[in-house]
Amino acid sequence: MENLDSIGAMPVRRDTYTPDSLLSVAVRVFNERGYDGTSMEHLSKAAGISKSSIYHHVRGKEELLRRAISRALDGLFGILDEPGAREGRAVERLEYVTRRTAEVLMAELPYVTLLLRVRGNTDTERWAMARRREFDQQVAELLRQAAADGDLRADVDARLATRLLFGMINSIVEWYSPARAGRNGSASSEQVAEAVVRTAFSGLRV
Amino acid sequence: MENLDSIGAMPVRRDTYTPDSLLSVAVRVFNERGYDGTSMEHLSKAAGISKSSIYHHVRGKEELLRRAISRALDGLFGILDEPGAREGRAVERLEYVTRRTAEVLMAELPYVTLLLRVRGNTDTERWAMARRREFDQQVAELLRQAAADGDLRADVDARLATRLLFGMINSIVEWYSPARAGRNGSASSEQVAEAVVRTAFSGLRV
DNA sequence: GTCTATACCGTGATAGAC
DNA sequence: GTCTATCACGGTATAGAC
Repeated sequence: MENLDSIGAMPVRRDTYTPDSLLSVAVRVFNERGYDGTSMEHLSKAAGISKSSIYHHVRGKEELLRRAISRALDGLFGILDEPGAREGRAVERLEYVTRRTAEVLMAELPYVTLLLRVRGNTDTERWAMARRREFDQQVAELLRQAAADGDLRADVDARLATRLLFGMINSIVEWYSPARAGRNGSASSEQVAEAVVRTAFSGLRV
Repeated sequence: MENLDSIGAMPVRRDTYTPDSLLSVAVRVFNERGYDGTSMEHLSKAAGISKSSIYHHVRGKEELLRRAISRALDGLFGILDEPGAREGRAVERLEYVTRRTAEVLMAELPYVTLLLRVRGNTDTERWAMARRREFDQQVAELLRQAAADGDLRADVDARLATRLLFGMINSIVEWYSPARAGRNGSASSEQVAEAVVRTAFSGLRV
């Protein structure tokens, strides 16, 4: 019952491929079919080159996943080095990181989506999960500080709050589309990030 | 680089198998390895029977997925028939459905997890996504009513708010463990549901 | 840098004995 | 209801010509 005519197979012809340009095609197909559900045949059809040619650019399927995830992680960890994440009151830094994480997620959507879908079956996936956990834990520490400052409600456990916060942010990958963003009443990435911050920190109720 | 010795391969021996008892094993392995990443060989090892024997109980791998997802959907739609979801002010019904959805998700964790991870590559997966969308839209309608009543903040779009709400609820499947729940400082399912309601409706900030 | 051809293995599923 | 044996296919990856 496989649907072989999906948009994922739409060829993107070019004269030559570099590892990077091949990566963008692969990431798109990975996101449409799932990493495990994507074969080298799928990738070759989507890229418009033969299976063998792909091996000229990368060592294999797993390297493409690793490159994609690496890019996502670079974007996320970059946030923690920004002044807004390092200076000021903890609750304000937390709000800044929340907003920026949402923004980076949308800017690097297909890459972060792959990172978030990793299950841990291979070494690459376990490495990705470990790195992502490092990021989460740095934000969790920020949240604990904000709670200790008395700026966050005390009746929700900090660990739980961190998970729910990331749950909300990360869920953006399930529906956000850069193509639709800011058109026909669809929210722009700034509007989405603002909605996330408002909902997470102030709640839906008036 | 596959890790074949994962917990997913731990055999669960029994004298006979029914479609239902086989289902619980399959659902566990699907969640550990991903549906696409699970082979009939994996399932047979985990169940302690041969590959062929599985086909005596079910038509194939996809039927196991369909049965699992069906159970998840039954649980979710059941919520909408409960009095708390049908009587009273819209915002109170929305809060009730939020709490109950979180609770059902945790009670039927492995089944709902499979539903939420579906990507749409097969007929079964597309059916699952369509049914899930129906559920989401009924909740979205509830949220629109609550917003029209003036009980929800007007500066977050209703469609966006629904997505963020579900994002927070559904993210529970990423970390909740029934085995740990209520032990060693880990939150019970009621506590998690309460935290979700508080965070979503009142926000993290004091 | 791309191709065709192919090696080799794991896949879902079936046949048929017990 | 379970098994062993096997099928046809598609999987990742490689060899070697152009």
